[in-house]
Amino acid sequence: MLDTQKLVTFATVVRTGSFAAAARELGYTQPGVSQQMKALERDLRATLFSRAGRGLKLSEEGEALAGRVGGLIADLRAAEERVAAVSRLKQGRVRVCAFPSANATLVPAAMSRLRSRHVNIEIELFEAEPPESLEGLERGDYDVVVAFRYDDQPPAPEVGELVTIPLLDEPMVLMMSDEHPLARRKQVELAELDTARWIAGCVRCRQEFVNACADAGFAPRIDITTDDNLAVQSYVVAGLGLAVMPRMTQSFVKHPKLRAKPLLPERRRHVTATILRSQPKTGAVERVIESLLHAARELNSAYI
Amino acid sequence: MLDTQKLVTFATVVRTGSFAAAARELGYTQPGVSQQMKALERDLRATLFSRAGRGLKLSEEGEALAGRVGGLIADLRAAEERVAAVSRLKQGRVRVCAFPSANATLVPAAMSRLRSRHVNIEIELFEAEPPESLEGLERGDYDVVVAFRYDDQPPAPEVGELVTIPLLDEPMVLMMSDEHPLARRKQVELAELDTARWIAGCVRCRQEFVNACADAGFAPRIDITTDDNLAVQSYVVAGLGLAVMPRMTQSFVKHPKLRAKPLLPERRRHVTATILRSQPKTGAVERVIESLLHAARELNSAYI
DNA sequence: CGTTACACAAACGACTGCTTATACTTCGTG
DNA sequence: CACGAAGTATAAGCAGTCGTTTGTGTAACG
Repeated sequence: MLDTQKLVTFATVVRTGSFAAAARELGYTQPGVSQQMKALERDLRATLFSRAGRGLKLSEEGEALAGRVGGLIADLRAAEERVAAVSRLKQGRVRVCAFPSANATLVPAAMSRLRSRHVNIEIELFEAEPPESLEGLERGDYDVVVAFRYDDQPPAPEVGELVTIPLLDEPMVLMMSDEHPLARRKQVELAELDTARWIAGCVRCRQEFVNACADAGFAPRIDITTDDNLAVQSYVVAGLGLAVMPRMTQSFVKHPKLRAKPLLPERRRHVTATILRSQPKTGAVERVIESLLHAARELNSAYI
Repeated sequence: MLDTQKLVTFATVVRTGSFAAAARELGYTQPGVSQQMKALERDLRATLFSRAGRGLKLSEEGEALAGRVGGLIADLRAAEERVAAVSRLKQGRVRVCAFPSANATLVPAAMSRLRSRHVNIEIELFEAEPPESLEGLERGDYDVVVAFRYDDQPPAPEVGELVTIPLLDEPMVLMMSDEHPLARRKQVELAELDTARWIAGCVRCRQEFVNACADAGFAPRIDITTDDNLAVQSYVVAGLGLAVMPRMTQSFVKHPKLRAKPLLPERRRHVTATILRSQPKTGAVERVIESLLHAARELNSAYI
């Protein structure tokens, strides 16, 4: 049966293109690699290389194996990583990844609640936005991911390994300076603002905003794009433009001269917690989820 | 890094439930297995089992690994098998799997043509029907699969590894004894036969037939089901019922008292050759496909 | 309370697998 | 064209791995 050591060596040989280079990289000597590859060929009863004096070429069998070996090694590493993750979780160490504004509001609230009742749970915090954060979850980099999706994105992939738990739905709000002509209006339709200038947030938020404007029948003039929420508010207050942001972004920092109005037509951002289906029943993850749900309920009620 | 030998041993321990049983099955002694598992735990820095005197239980880490180890081993074996398949193909040995009636008509014609011009190609023939045959292709059991699908099945999965090459479309025919009241009619609508008694073929053919009747507005009374085409004809000639079969089935054996009429509304069976996308360019497979295409053309023209 | 079945520990031996040393081939270059 | 550089193959030596043997500890069962 194919053994992993030889597979790793083979992959390195394929990548570097020579036994000697692979040996240098792996910390073997050249004859060691040569013998390993010979043994691999003996195991498989196939010639993998055609030795052409200096430099070597993969045979067709070699190509066939080379095409798979990457995936095989990745799967082995992933299995190792899963076991390590379970060990961590059993020790009460949970890796949580959230997007920036959740890391400023929802997650700290949940963590403080968690800390007050489960002293034996240790949290490692990471910051990333979907879909990178969800890829990290599948790769085994995180145990819990706090992500979001907008109305017009597929409701819940729910495909494969991921389990999605809804945390809260927050409305998008229209932000403007208190000196803006529309600052006293109670309701503003997005379509009224087709000639306005805009400040946009992170890449996905910007895309969502462009979609909303398209639905309202215009293409927005976006002058400034930044993923710094404080900066967005500063620009808006300075009168450089309007912004459409999730409501949560003003719960942790709100400029005194900022005015926020409900966006019409209404659009919502759905904040979710996502875990792997194969999550073991260690309790630590469940407690984190429970705390997130509780914090989300409090955030929701504070704003309704 | 996880090495395969220990993984196989681990999988066997998990399956059998004890070190000793795994040792017996693998041809080791019990302490050998015990040491391997200890080494595996050391590699992973995790305890995989909770030793409970006699008999042992998997820890959560053990469960996590157990859930993946099967797939890992299967992937390793599959990679081995791919390399072996390439070796076989380079020696000109092609494994062809077809469904029964193709094995009686299309495949022999193609093989005889192939034999006459490429003496260095050796064919191994297998018989299976889709979807089993296609699963065998993905598993690496075959190199070329001759399969079929009916009109109402998804046109071509074309997903993942499989590449589908159309060979021929054959119409379904209505078979009856020459003494049947409708034997002199030139055309018969399926809907006219809602009270007839029926002989059905293989499982998928039977399903296709039931679907056809459902489209025509009735549920057929099927008295006999057999995947033996000769038997179907015999029952039909004996007056025990009618049958709807692909036309090809009467090209290799046709009872003299059998009458076949075009089925109305027309339904067709699509015969295809399927190979793996990652097929190496050995030529042998290409020649087999080419022969199958040629034989299919001849069969088509002989019947139009 | 002994028997049985199993896991664990230690000692031993064989074999695997890496290293060093050396020879051979090819390619590039002065 | 000859020589050096770079690469692979082979041989020999040596060490560590791995499986067996042998013996001990422990939990379940009659």
